[in-house]
Amino acid sequence: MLSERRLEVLRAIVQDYVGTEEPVGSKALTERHRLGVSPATVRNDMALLEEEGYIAQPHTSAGRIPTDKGYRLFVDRLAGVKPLSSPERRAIQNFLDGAVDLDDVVGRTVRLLAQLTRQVAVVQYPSLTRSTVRHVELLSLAPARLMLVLITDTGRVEQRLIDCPSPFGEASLADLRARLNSRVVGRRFTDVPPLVQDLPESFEADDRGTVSTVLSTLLETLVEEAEERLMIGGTANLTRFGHDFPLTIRPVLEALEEQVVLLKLLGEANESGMAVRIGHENAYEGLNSTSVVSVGYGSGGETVAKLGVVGPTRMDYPGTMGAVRAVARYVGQILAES
Amino acid sequence: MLSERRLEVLRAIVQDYVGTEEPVGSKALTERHRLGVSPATVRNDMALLEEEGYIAQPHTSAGRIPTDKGYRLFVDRLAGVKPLSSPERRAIQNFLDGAVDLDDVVGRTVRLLAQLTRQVAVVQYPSLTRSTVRHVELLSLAPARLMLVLITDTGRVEQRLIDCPSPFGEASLADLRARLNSRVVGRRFTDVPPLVQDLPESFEADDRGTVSTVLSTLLETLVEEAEERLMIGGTANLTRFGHDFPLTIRPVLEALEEQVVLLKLLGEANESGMAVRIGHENAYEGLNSTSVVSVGYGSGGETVAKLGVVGPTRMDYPGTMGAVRAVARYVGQILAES
DNA sequence: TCTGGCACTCGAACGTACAGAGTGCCAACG
DNA sequence: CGTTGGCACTCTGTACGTTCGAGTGCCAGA
Repeated sequence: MLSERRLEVLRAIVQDYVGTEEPVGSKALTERHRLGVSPATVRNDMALLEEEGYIAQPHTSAGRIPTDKGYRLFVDRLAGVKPLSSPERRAIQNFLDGAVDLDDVVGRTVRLLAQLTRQVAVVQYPSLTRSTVRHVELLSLAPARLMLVLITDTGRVEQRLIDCPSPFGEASLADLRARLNSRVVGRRFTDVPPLVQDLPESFEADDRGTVSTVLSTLLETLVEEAEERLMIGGTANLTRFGHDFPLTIRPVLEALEEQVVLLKLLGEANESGMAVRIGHENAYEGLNSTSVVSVGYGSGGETVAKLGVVGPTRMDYPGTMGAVRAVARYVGQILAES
Repeated sequence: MLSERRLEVLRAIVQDYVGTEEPVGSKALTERHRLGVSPATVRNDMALLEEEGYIAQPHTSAGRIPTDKGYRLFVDRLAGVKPLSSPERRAIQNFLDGAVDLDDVVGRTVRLLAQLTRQVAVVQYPSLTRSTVRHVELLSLAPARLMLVLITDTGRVEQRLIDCPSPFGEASLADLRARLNSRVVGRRFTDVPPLVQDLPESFEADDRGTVSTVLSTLLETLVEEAEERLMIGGTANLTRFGHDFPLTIRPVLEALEEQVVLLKLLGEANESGMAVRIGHENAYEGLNSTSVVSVGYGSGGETVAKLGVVGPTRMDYPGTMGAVRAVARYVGQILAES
């Protein structure tokens, strides 16, 4: 068990290291923080903290830097989430309010987040699996060619081309369109499949093939779109990473291009709260020297997608968490309004 | 005027420098290339080339490196476009053939280009201004709320919400939808405005406000979408840039996030051929130590958008140009087929 | 016009020395 | 027992001087 003061020492180390990016020694610590004890005492505490694995020395006779475990303790017990100032909040709201469509909302969010945290921002487009259907449209492009357009309540539009097994008349088309909409509009994507299962039966034999094709395309679209889209921004902030540059930055850039990796990272954000993955806690090894702060966002209590930032383990956790949470809230509001 | 041999020396310098990334001296040159003359002669030639501004020395008594002007001459007169090998061509075609929709085509293209050139790839989505309308759909979401969906022949879908000044009946809606489509389907975007100008007049007074709103939204969409979307990839290749890292890479990453800047860069690609902008020829100063190779692509002789790569001025121009041209061709083919 | 020779320059690499920051340990103190 | 001041030790980073080598410019001769 660590005494109160030892925790205080760890907190001071983390704060100083985050600020200076340099290993911090006992003397500097006592000067910068009012710990009320002498450097020698701090040295003893540091030796203990090191023994427990919370801090480490890059080399003998250098200062200490926090380990992943140290950051973890810091985040869990020593640091709160730093709320943004109210001018900041207003700025966020104003900036997001200017968005004209979904792409714009996501684009603005990613820029905002990158700017606030001075790190790399990642924003997932609102997920279709959680959304509901606003409208399904069927268009006839050619005698045996249809286009299926799916419109969601989050403002997303997906379209698919369909080659029909047999020509499909305008009347049947209108019929199918009407029936489809009456059954699925307002429904959640996950609820759709059983609702349309029996539709082909109510059509004439000639048309059943086409109806089935349309339905399977629709269901496919719902599933496929679980494979989400992402937007990232602020990669230029990577250049602030440190001195040991190319080695650190390269795998990060690679990871950022692997949407699958990013989605997994974001995916680890807990339903309710914020998730902070520190260094080696990230499964993807290219990101072993970075931390990921992510959180879900959505409108009206529903989490429709996630967003977060990727930065060095040596980051300002309270500030970053505050910014991420605030942005997530405001984006949720914007989505709810539109 | 530069003699044949001097040009040959310049070519050798460029090739060696691109290969080794190190200033190249007279002795090394004669060893690596069969110039048929001694190092002393080459030195004289180099002195002259330097006087003319084609090469420079980083410091006295170091080898020479090409200047932007030197690269320019190299590209214009000394180097051809290196065609890809036929296995490469097959690989490209196979890879692009697997694409399922427009997003996928662009995504694959950007990855392909980044991989082939080992540089940063930028691909513009097919432009709407050049495309034609495949279908316009109008949906009623609420009594006084419509959704406009625009579908293009390149497979893009755009949607806009419309708040009507007055309620709009289903009959009027169907009427407007039919008239709109009969007038604009198959037309180029730029041709649309005059074709729909007189539409409000043929509706009843009550509906004219709404019809006008719909039309202006439609025209707005066409124009707004001239503000194009981009996809970029291969940013990890920036880490191969050089030793003077952070200074070079930072402004490039920043530029890459400024879509406007990128669009301008691509925009400089000539209608017909390929454009190569070397170093300071780029208007944006963050890219002063990079070169941009760009070319238009499209289906059936029409240029619908552009693509290209951004890399260090010290790049393999013939190879890069070959890859860019080849990819552009195949993307054009794919678009023509779909 | 080309070539070989020669003196010169300058950066990169290496070794040494030194200062500074930080540590661990220990004895002493409240 | 926890805390403190003192002290010897161990590193890294920096500065400095030397050497080495690649490359140059110039010149005289073929």
